[in-house]
Amino acid sequence: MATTSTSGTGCPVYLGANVFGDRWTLLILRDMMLHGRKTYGEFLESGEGISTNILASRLRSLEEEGVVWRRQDPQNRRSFHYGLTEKGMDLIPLLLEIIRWTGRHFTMNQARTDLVRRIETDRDGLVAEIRDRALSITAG
Amino acid sequence: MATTSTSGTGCPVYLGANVFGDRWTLLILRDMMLHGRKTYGEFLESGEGISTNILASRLRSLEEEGVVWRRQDPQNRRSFHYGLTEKGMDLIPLLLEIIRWTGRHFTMNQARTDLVRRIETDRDGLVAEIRDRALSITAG
DNA sequence: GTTGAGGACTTGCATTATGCAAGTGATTAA
DNA sequence: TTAATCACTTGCATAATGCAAGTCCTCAAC
Repeated sequence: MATTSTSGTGCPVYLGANVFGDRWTLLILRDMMLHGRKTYGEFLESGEGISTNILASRLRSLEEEGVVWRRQDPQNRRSFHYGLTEKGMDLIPLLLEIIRWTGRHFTMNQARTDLVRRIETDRDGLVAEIRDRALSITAG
Repeated sequence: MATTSTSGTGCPVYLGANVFGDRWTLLILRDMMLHGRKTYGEFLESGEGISTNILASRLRSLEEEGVVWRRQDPQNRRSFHYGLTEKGMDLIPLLLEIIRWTGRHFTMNQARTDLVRRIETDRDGLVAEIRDRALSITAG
């Protein structure tokens, strides 16, 4: 599945689809961006029930693509932290665009509706906020 | 407009991923949005080589989701035209966001680079332009 | 320092999705 | 009336996914 940048037609959509055109990958990125999750165990807990082997393979390919980094926790050496690289943080607008679209075409609860409104009225501010939170995880 | 969520947690990203979180689906949408393709045969010709059964199943589910419509060509009754619904056209910004991201993180040719610049400097104008072209297909 | 629990993964195997080649059925142009 | 188009199905081999269980550290408690 994971193809190199030389294969295909060189089409941007094709290249992008090879990186994040996968339901589980998008959900992992969502958990990093919006829910502050950072460890393998935390990603497993996300409501949708990703299985362990898939989670491992997706994290590995995201790391290989340079979208996320992985570091051993110095405080607890059996734990590893995952986080967004600059390339990964540059996907925040894309994720917000997904949420905006879904918000316009599906019904959802108040909290979600509020988030969609925020995306439509203050997209850049929200991107900056999410980015800052991600950076604080990098630093911690 | 508003569809109800049957599966998952109701998370917007999850819902969205179920509609377009698939490499072939994204490429079909790209062909509609950027290359003016509208028939089964034209989608098959796209460089990446989608197979016939997958193309059929993706077009069917996009139609079921209300993202694309399908009509028999009155001039040639064995041909069918596919096009973007309003819900589908509302995915144009998302597709452009994919292209923008890829443009920033992969190397690509001049034409693609120009498109990325256009996305960054005149996103709304470009969205309107693509939308108008899609509408003209609807009318034709 | 041994025991047990965490944490992050592998591995094996059944099920499902994909990819390829070939076939079908309804038009339509020759 | 025949041959070519067009939009698909169908059958089957291969690859990806999902589930349960197991492995290999590391850490905390006794």
